[in-house]
Amino acid sequence: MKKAPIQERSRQTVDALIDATAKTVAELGWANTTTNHIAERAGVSVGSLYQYFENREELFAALIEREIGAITERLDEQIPVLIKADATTAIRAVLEVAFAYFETNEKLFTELASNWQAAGNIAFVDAFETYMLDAMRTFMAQNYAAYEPIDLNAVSFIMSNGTMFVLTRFISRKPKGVTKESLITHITDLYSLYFESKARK
Amino acid sequence: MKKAPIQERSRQTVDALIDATAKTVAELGWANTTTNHIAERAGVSVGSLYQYFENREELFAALIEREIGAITERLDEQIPVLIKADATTAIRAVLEVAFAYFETNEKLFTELASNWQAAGNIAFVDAFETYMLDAMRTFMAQNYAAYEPIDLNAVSFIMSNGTMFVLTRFISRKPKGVTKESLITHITDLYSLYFESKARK
Amino acid sequence: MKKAPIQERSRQTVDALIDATAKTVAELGWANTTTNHIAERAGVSVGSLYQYFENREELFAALIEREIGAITERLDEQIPVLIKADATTAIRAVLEVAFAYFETNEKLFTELASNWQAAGNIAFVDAFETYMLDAMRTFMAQNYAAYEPIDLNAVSFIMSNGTMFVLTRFISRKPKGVTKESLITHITDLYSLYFESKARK
Amino acid sequence: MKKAPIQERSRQTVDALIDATAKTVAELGWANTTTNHIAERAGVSVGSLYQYFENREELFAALIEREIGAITERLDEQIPVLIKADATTAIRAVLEVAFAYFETNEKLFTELASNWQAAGNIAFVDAFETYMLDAMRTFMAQNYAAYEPIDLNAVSFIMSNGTMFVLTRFISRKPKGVTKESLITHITDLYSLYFESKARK
DNA sequence: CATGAATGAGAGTTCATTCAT
DNA sequence: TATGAATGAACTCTCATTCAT
Repeated sequence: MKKAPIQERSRQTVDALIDATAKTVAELGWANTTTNHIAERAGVSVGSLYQYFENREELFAALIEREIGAITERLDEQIPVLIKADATTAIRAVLEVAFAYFETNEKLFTELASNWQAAGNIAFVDAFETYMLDAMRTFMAQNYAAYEPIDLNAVSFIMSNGTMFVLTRFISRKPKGVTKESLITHITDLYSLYFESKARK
Repeated sequence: MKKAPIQERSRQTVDALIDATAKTVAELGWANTTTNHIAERAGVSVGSLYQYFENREELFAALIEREIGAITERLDEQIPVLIKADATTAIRAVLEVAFAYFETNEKLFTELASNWQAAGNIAFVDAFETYMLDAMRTFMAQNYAAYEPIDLNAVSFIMSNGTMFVLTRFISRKPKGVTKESLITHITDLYSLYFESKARK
Repeated sequence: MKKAPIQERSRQTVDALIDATAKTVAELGWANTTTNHIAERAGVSVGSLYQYFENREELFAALIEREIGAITERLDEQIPVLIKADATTAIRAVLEVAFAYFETNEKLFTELASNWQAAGNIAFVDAFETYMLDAMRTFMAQNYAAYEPIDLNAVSFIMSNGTMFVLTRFISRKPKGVTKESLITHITDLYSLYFESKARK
Repeated sequence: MKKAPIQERSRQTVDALIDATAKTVAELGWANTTTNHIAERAGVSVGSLYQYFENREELFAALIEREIGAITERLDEQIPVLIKADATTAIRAVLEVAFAYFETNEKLFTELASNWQAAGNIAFVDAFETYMLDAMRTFMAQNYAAYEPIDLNAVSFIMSNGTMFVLTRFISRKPKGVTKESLITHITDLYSLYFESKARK
């Protein structure tokens, strides 16, 4: 961020801008979201926008940062439960949290996922991938006294990216013949069968 | 497309335009690809471009159509082999075909994947999903005399979308700690374990 | 220039744009001259402006090029006369040509002179300095069979730049107590005394 | 200036602002110098800047005032010497003082000269021209008991403006084939020959 | 059919200036 | 008096699209 907000008033402006960005992106898509649009919606002038964000892209990064923070928080809440659960329960729980969060703002997350590549150079995307990797590692250690040595880096990359895009794509496309319930069930099934088979006897 | 090219010369112009689009998209990304640029690169005037394409989006659709056609063709070539193979072999073969194709033009496919959602209303994307579903159905019928009744719609949706984004994301991000080989191996492992477990004894 | 005008229509547009630039610069000064302003005055769209000029600066360069071309042409007309004249006559003639030209558009030339430094990286400014140097060299060779070896590079630099700024400054400031006639007389006097004294006996 | 700084603290603020202006102008040019930038560099808020300066232009005027004051001071130091010297010595001395001063901050003076016209309505520029006129008048009176009645107004105007722009242009353009030493020598030569020839025997 | 000059709304961004705190 | 957040008009430049030639 260009300038760290010093006064309380600034903090509010920054929040209003990110809020406005989220709403406008959900409505029109990132490509059609203009800085004037955002500023107007936030109830501030464009000038203020540029006081806190170097450019349009930085707003997008800030929005992603906020959303990753929010979803990470929700996942964190589940940890005490998940740590003691079996794979099926744990995976389903994570999927449900993710699904529920995505459903709070389908349009927005569809857009975020679409621009995920573009946002690839944003540190927080990496942070999220690291977060998922750690979670998986912890889970494996807790639940399988011994397991076949698989490449957790790869598995985590496959599962977190794969799931994320499947979910957003499901939400945005609403494909005929596939229900939310069956989606969750089959992803859970797919992943838990994998983990179970890797557990050494 | 606005007007089906009947004459030979038209066919060439249209091809040149799609080629130019592919090259420019690979270089600059779809968002930075302008119609003037494409026309210039194709060696025709903008006016001509609009003779064959209603608007900018249609060019993108045509490009996706071409690429889906190409990858489908490559997959079709493998069918005689895959149909007789076990799950592991078949899945790995498909992954390798996909990977190889993506690698022919990393930049382009990264861009296409990024704009997959935007292209969602294009018939050919649906066509591809249907193609994958059919392939999977055929494979199951051929290989497992009996299998637990799973929802193939959902499984196909999960696997084709999940894989596709994992691959493009891998190619565009080149994440540390994950190699191409390990990616293929683990995806194959994940999916084939699933199919095997579903096969009734 | 960005794109060489191919059709006749383009040529007219480019001319209209440079004309409009000259008028606007004379009225408002270069700093206050906007591209939209120029385009409007030229009776074309801003888009057209940017079809022929990479950016705002290039328009300024084109204007300077045109004016240097024009004044050079006028000076060229005088050459047959000047070559045979004595120093006093020759210098006064050049000054009068320059003065007359500057007076055709006082405001414009004042502005051009003001931005002479900024325009310093424009090839045509150098070209003009070279032109003056050549003229002076030719004159010396023609008129003084022998003269003390002075550094014509330096003398030319001093006289052309000095004169130019004195003239434009006179025109723009109209200082009390100094008339145009006395200015011409004294510059002529200053320079011709110098040359005469350098002629070897 | 909006408000004459009475207290010591104010004086310091004003000085800091002018200093900051000088540095920023030297670095970026007057056109790219923003009030926010200046204030930040001066270590005060923009609000404070506007407490002491009505607007952006006034800052520029204040800077010119300061520099003219400084160079005038340096010239004043030379007067006892110059008054007794011959034309050649006196002129060379003045040129060397001017050159030396310009060289203390080439970028800044190049910028000041560029905006000299723009600053034309500033009283101090006139003051400087008057100063030069007086100096010349005094010198003539002291050195030439009798001299041809030339128009000192015009001559002074020609020499001070001409010299000033030649020097700044030399410093900013560093033209090939012209050295500082030859520049000083030839200007001295040009002017002193003139004065000598005007002295009545 | 092809051309390419022309369009112009609208994008991102800047910055002198104000004023509530 | 000092601060610095807020303003918003205005700027440069872009590009999908049209249409006279």
